Amino acid sequence: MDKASIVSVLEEIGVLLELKGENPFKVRAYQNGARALESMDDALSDVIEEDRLGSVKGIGKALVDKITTLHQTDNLAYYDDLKASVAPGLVEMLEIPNFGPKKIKKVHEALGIDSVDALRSAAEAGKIAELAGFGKKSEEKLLSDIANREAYAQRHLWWNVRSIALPIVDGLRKLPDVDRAEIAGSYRRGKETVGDLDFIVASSKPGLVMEWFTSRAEVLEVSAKGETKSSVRFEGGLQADLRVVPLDRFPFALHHFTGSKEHNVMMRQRALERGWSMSEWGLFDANDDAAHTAGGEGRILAVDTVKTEGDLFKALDLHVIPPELREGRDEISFAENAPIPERLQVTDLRGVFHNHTNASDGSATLLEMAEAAAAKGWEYLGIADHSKASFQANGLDEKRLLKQVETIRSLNESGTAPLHLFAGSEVDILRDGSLDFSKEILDQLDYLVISVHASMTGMSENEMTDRIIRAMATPTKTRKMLGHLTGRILLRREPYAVNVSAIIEAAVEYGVVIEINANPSRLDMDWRHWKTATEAGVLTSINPDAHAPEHFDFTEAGVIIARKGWVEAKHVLNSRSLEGVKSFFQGGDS
DNA sequence: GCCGTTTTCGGCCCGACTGTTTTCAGTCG
Repeated sequence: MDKASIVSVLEEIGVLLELKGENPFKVRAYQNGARALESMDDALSDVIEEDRLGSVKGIGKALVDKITTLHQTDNLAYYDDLKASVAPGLVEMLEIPNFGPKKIKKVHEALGIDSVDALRSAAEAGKIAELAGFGKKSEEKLLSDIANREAYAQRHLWWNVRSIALPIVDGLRKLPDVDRAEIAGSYRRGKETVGDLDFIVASSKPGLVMEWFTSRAEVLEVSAKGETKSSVRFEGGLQADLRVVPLDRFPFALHHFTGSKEHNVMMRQRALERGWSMSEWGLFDANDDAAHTAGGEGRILAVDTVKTEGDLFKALDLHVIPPELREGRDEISFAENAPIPERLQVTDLRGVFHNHTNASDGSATLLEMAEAAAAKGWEYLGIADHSKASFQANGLDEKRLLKQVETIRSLNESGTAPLHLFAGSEVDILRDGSLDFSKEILDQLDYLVISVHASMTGMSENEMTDRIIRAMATPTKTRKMLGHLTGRILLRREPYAVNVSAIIEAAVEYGVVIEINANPSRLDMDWRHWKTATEAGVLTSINPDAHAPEHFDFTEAGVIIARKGWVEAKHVLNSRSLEGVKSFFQGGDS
């Protein structure tokens, strides 16, 4: 069984144990184990063979056995037995918001309910309200939560959430008595998809802020409204939480609600090692266990030097960790020893390479694209229209491609182009790993984006990996960039399986750039692999895959994803000057 | 189930809000 499947088995075991009412720490051990396995870059078979699995933090003896068994035999008796002991409908019920394992257990035991349908019928018949601990109100809420569960469970593209979030945070900042307002949560961490939105506000008049927030026109439902927190739902099911805190608690709250949960757990453990208890309200004496009122009122801060989020890291003897890196991976052990490398900025980019015109499936002409790129202050623009095999995208054949190359050359020479143009092509990687044009044609271009567009299904991981590496290894004078490595379309199409470690190795061997496709639906290669890749010496290019001038803005999403992968400006080809890029394309230093 | 220069056993992050309760359990993040 491959790594991804084993990760889902471990996650499912966690869910099943939860439904059985097992020790919550045991449940978490499986969740942690799944995450530890998932973020392991090395090939699982190597790690098992070399007996290194047990040294991965979060994977102990029991998990080593289970993972090894799953990997080698595709089966695990423990898992099969567990699955057989829990009605499948109970797992489905977990999708209902505000309906967790305890309540599921209760309705299952009291009324024999074992599916969402049965639960709905029971609620409609008023049977749920009769159970101890439930009432009329919770029964009504349950029915509406069942009806909306699909929309509520949906994640949302970071890019789409951005257009909802920015006007709200702007509005919050303009309110009287609001000192600070920020978007926190996975949005701030730049996760490719976002489950819900978190706003953190510093104000001495929380009531007024809550009122403004919950009464906005786009709010469909107010699901909670308390003294310091309220929750609303927007159309499409997106939930947004607002927290209002006093100004002096703002850095703690901002850090806390930026997460990730895993990062916070590590930070709190670190605080405890120093004798402090850490929460969204501050750093307190861990031994002060007197009862306290909501909002941490009455507690004395053990550390009162924290005025900014950065101070919080300093208090815990850490270098400042930017939000994008707070995923609970290795950022804390890194920040313990050394400053975090300087963050990549959108303004570091001096041009982009993977772009389409209306010669293939873009919507704008070459010159319109060039003008839009120049307006962004860029020094160069690469044109990479589709190749002929991408018939559905009106791919260019040899004749049309060479004509486009000629046009680009003459625009550059005559000085009529608003910035330097590079002539490229997004060349299809065919099923057998060959490229869609002959070497003779390819050698006339400045660079290539090589991508898989067809025959994505029905290939094993090994076959797909071989196919892509063959393409990377194809001898050309022209430099190659590997386009959207896994073909994923976020929330719509799963990535095809490919051995990322092998691709990274090949990229180093053949001097191939791996792109960060900055289209908000792709963000491919995934940020989780970039630290390993750059450490191995891979160079990237942040490529908007623009099909229209406004798509150049996708570079903003690409830069944030790059930051999540610890990518620095020195790893990014399109942060180089025009001369630097020219020399790279001519085979200069990579 | 994991983990360990105070520990190989006994911990395991912390708090808000809701609904059902007269003091709390469940869920969520």
